[in-house]
Amino acid sequence: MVCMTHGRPREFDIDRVLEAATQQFWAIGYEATSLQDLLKSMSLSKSSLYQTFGSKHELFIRCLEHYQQSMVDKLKEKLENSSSVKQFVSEFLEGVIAESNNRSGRKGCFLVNTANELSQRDADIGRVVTDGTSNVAKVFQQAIELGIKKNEISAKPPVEHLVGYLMTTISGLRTMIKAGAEQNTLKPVVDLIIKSLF
Amino acid sequence: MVCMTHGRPREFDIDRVLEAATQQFWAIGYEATSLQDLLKSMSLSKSSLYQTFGSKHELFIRCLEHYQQSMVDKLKEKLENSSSVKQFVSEFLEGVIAESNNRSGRKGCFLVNTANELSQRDADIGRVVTDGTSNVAKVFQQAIELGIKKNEISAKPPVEHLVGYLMTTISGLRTMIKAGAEQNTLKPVVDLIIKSLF
DNA sequence: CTATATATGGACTAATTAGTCCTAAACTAT
DNA sequence: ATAGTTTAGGACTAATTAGTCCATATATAG
Repeated sequence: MVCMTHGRPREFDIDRVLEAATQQFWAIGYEATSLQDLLKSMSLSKSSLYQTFGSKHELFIRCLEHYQQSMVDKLKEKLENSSSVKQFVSEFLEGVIAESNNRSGRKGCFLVNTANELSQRDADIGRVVTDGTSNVAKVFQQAIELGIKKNEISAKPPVEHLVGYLMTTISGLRTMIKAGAEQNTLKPVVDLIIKSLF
Repeated sequence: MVCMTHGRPREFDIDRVLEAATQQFWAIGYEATSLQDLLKSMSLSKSSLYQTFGSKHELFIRCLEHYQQSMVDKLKEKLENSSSVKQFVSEFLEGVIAESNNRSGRKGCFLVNTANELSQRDADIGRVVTDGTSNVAKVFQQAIELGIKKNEISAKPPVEHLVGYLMTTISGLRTMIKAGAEQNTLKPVVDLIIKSLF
């Protein structure tokens, strides 16, 4: 399928079109995204899309993995560049609820959206979502372990419990945003979450 | 549209078919539910459906309102029959995560699902979701106010903040369930939430 | 009996869906 | 030049979609 020794070279950048497709799926979901939408946003011909990605379904899974990987990378980088774990978590949560100000749509988290739309109906996608969620959780687990080591965290329960709690509240904030909650409702909630952890 | 003075009486019970449609939409969402699915689960002819409800879209909104109303009613009843506010909230949260044991699918909350699927794309539905969420929040507000009056609640922030926090964690739990989280992950989270409130 | 309102079911439309296939051009390495 | 590969675009399929319409039958109230 991909032999670059001979023949006309691929004119598009796989990562670029994958990113475009991700934005599209992320914005309106799997079912609501038509092939036409994809071709347009990826600037690809139908032939190229099918030759490169096989099907809408496979493309979607590629997008999910792409998103998850880049999310984890960004998180790790931010964690490394934070002066404290509290700052890391606070800034992340503030970033999440900042989206409620975004007048051009509230896209939420692609993983969370997909969990809601498809996890229960599509086993393959369900696995990717579960894996992705677990990878994100691992980063927060590292963060919390670091926080405990640095004596930043007052809460005493087992690390895994705190990670579950954090993942839960993040998902919750994202859903509240989609349901129409505003900044002034959510900011106090973020403060409560931070207070219960640190 | 509905004048019962003359004519053949309606043979089906509106509430019954509405409940059936609600179950269908709830189980797999708006887009994924086809008219055929609806006709089958409602045991209605296409003609009757369109004459009674106008369109798939209007029917969906009726279902949302139906669900929301019965949810609020049930909540109020449970609140009245609870010996303590802590018991009320605990039992509700335990009930939410009990769904993760349900082998026949994790349907979540119809309102939360719809917030995720459609709130950002459909203004009419967005309004119903926002209203519904606010009605549910009102019940929890009553509960928390009662808890404060009865000296059950240790947390001191304003009531609205606590309500927002509770709504957020509930939505979060529901999403975690859809993402594949299990009982043993979520039970400690529920305990943390309860502990941070009472 | 008549007017009114409902019931069923099938035919039908117009659009859209994902996906296949084919042709013809364009590009590269040998 | 040739073989190998990708490009674009359009024709096409088969299925499905929401929704309309019509004919026919049935039940009720006055």
